[in-house]
Amino acid sequence: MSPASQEETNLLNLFQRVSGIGVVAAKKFVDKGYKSLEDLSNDPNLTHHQCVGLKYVDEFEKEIPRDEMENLLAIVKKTLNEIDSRYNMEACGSFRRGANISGDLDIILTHPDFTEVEEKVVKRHKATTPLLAQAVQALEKYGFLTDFVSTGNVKYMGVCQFPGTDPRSNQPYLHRRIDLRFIPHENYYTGLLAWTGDDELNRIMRSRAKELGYTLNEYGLRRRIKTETEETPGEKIPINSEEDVFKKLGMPYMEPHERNLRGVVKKKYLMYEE
DNA sequence: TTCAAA
DNA sequence: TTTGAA
Ligand SMILES: Nc1nc2c(ncn2[C@@H]2O[C@H](COP(=O)(O)OP(=O)(O)OP(=O)(O)O)[C@@H](O)[C@H]2O)c(=O)[nH]1
Ligand SMILES: [Mn+2]
Ligand SMILES: [Mn+2]
Repeated sequence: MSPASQEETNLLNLFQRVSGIGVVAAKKFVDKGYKSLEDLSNDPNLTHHQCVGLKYVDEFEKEIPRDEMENLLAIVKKTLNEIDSRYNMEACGSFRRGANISGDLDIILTHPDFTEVEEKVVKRHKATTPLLAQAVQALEKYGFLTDFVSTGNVKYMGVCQFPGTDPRSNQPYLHRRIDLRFIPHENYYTGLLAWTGDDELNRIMRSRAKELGYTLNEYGLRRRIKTETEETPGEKIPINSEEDVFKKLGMPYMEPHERNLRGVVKKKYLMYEE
């Protein structure tokens, strides 16, 4: 590879470390002649997401120890319970799969007043669910949420920080990425499954569902009606636990900590693939 | 519409 | 594949 293009790919990689900068933006910045993150910081046209990403590039690359994840989660639970005890929340992602370290904190939120029809209404009106807005507001007031990346009807992406000094470093706790996802309570278990992952298991379960004439996603498991010409989503299969989904797919239940399939040789699960 | 993230 | 910013 020529020295010039080597330098270029180095810069591309450097810029893409910033959350909010993907392949297209990175190229654009290289074309502008930027050579460093400092050049980047002087660009007046960065998006808000990119500004936040740049501000915390180093911190976001650090893994979050499990005990800190637990501390962060406890704050969210306590804060939301104080404003409305009917909020239910569960940390998903790698944390729920038992990881000792995580890249970010993924939380799914439900509330008895937030139903499937609610979600549709909210999307139609392009309004933010008051229930999500309220939750975010409470967390911001507390000072727990320090920056936002995006906030919408049902999804919030932002930055949080545990208060006080981290005994590990004798420094303030680092800023951490946090995702809040509001899902209709009818879809709680399929949502939980989808957001716990891992990606590999999701793929396996979805293709398995397909074979069996179902369609599986975060919104539920449904029968698919197959006419000669087209396939349309049919009735929803009642799901009252994660086990139910495995059962319907004829798979043995897997505890969250057993769902780390990414990169694993899947001898054990091979029979359920293909 | 395009881009980025998950 | 879906959500949100711009
Ligand atoms: N539908 C869909 N869901 C995704 C996709 N990528 C990630 N997710 C979901 O988001 C969940 C959390 O994603 P991440 O936070 O990126 O990954 P993680 O497994 O928690 O790992 P770390 O956060 O890096 O520790 C995953 O379990 C997925 O179910 C995608 O491309 N499509
Ligand atoms: Mn995660
Ligand atoms: Mn995440």
